[in-house]
This record gives sequence, C-alpha cells and structure tokens, in this order.
Amino acid sequence: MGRHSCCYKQKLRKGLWSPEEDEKLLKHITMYGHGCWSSVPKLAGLQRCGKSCRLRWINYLRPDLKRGTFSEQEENLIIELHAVLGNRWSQIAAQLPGRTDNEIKNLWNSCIKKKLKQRGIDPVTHKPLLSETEGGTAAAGEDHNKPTAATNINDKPKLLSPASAMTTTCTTSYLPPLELMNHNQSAPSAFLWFNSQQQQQQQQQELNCNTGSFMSATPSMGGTKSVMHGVQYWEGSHSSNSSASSGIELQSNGSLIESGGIFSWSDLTSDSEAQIHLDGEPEDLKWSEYLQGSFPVSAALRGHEGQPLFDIKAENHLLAMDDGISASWHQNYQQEQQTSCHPYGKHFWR
DNA sequence: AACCTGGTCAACCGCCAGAGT
DNA sequence: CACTCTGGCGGTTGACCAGGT
Repeated sequence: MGRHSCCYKQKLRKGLWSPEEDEKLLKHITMYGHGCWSSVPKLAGLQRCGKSCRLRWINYLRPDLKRGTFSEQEENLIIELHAVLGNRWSQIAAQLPGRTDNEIKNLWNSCIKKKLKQRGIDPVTHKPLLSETEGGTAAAGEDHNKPTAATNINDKPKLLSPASAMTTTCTTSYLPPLELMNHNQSAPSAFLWFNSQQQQQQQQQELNCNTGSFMSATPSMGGTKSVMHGVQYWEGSHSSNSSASSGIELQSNGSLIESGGIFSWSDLTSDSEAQIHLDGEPEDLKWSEYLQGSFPVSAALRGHEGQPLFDIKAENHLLAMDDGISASWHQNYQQEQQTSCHPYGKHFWR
C-alpha cells in the first residue's frame, strides 16, 4: 500500500549516490530532460528507482540550486512563511529560489526551531511560549500532526510576525497572510494584519534597515533588483512603502500582483546578473558555477520567459555541452579528491 | 585515544492526489 | 467506478562529523 511498484524491483541501489551515478543522471537529464521519472533510471543506466532519481535531481543536481548557508533574510522569510503556511515546505521553498523543501525542512528542524524556542516563541504556533509549566507548550508544539494556528490557513491571524523577535535588522513584511489572499477573509483579519505591518514598518524605520524591505518594491516602482547573501530583493526608491500600502501582494503560487499586473518569480529572476551572489562565499557556489562554465549558468540558459534550465528538454545547445560536462565533472572531481576541500561542505560526495 | 553527545543533511518511507485506462 | 501508475509531499531515519569529556 502506497509503495511504488519500482521499489519492489530487485537489485536497486539505495543509500548515498556515487559521483558516477550523479554524472549519469546529470548527463541524462541535461540531454533529454527527465520526462517520466520512472523511465529515467533505465534510460540513464542507473540501478535506482525513478523516485530516487527525482529526489537526487531536485535536491542536489539541479543547476539552479543555491548551496550554502541560509542568509538571515532567508531565515526570516522562512519563519514568516511558516507562520502562514505551516509545514508546507514545498510551498515555502517555492518562495525561496534555489532552495529545496528538504533543505528548508532540515534547516527548520535543526536550527530555526531551536532559535525560536530560545527566543521564547513556539515554533509551531508562532506564539510566545507561556511559562514552561503551563501546559507544556513546547512539548505540545512538537506534535506536528496537530493542526496549529499557523498551519490552519482558515484561522484568523492571531499574532505578530515572530521574525521581528529574531535578531533581525530587516523585516520581511511583504507577505500578507494567505487567508487574505485566497480565502476572502473578513475585514478584521486584514485590519489585524495591516496593523502588524505598520508596527513592523515602525520597527524597521527605527532599526534603519540598510537593505530595505525584502521585495518592498518592483520594477514598476522604480526599484532596482539586488542580491544580498544570495537573496534577491527589490530595493525601491521608497523603501518605506510596505507591500500593503503599495498594493503588492505575494501570492502563494509565487507571483506578485501589483494593481492587476502579475509578475512571476521567474520574471523577477530573469536577470542573469542578479543570479550572481555578492557575498562570494565558496559554499554559495551553484552547480553550474562549480562546473566552471562547461555547464552554463542557469540564468544564461533561461528563455525569454525566465524558464529555468531544468525545464528545458533536449535543447540542441544542451546536447552540445555533453562532452564538456563530462570532462569538467571528472576534472573537478579529481580536484576535489586531491584537495579534500568540498565546495558544498562536508557531505559533498562523501 | 576512546567514548559520548548533539548537529547536520542526504535519502528513504509512507501516504496522497491526479491522470490514465 | 475501480484500479493502476506516477509524481509529489512531509515525516523520519541514519550516516557522518565536530566538539566535549
């Protein structure tokens, strides 16, 4: 029950992927696209189930992945989104280009939850923790199966952003609660949220946030796009404008609405220059960057509509890259073996 | 040096929903 | 309508590592 038929097949490898397997999968998908995942292992010559191939591609091999540590802005955004979406990691990941749901889930479970607890915030309900003896909120918060104020999107907002309690100098105040966007909530909810936005704006002004509100402006507002710690944001000419007051809303599907005009994330990320990280941390290298040009930067391969590389299937220009990928792979892998300095950290090809 | 402990993260498992037959 | 197949998701596991004792 529930088990994929492919998983019954014998002689399927499990566990960590070898570089050779990675290379096979990468080459196959680069050349032909993934198509039907169940057929990928056979076509790519892998002793894996399609599900495993899909996971490996999504979580590790995708060229547009952003590796490395999460920036403070990203962490705050995750907290904000979790307050609205709960444990819907895929939806949260959709708002963080280059990050995977698995990555975010790991970060949440290993790091953010702890931080929130240290700051007296229940990571599940996003409410301030009561005294530890009172109802054991922390323990109750561990039960992920229970619907929470945060996960039940039909609930009215009951709290201010927990991100403001984090050690942040930038609020991520662009995001109205989902219920305001999708569920036609009554005015009081919107009022509550708007009030919280005003408070956040005040906090932000007091803190003199030097990076501007995350996504606080759009091109049509005369803003310019920048990347800080791998996070893209619009730096508006009037950064104090909130998303609410400017009529900009971020939808759950990842598009922005501004007075009837719709931007998609891909529209916002189509600028190849904006894909380059400014902090220059080695750990932030992307796959494409690691492959040193033989595997063009995803942005360079985006179509005019900003489609990412992994949606492109069997393009001629990709076919032509085949040898370069293979050669570069081996070259870099050998370098890795020699230097033992893994660009992706300790777990790279371990 | 050996052991313990906690953190991190890749990968797996089980379930669900949608499409196709 | 029932069944199968497949993709996708969230929860969980276990290997690995670093730091402490």
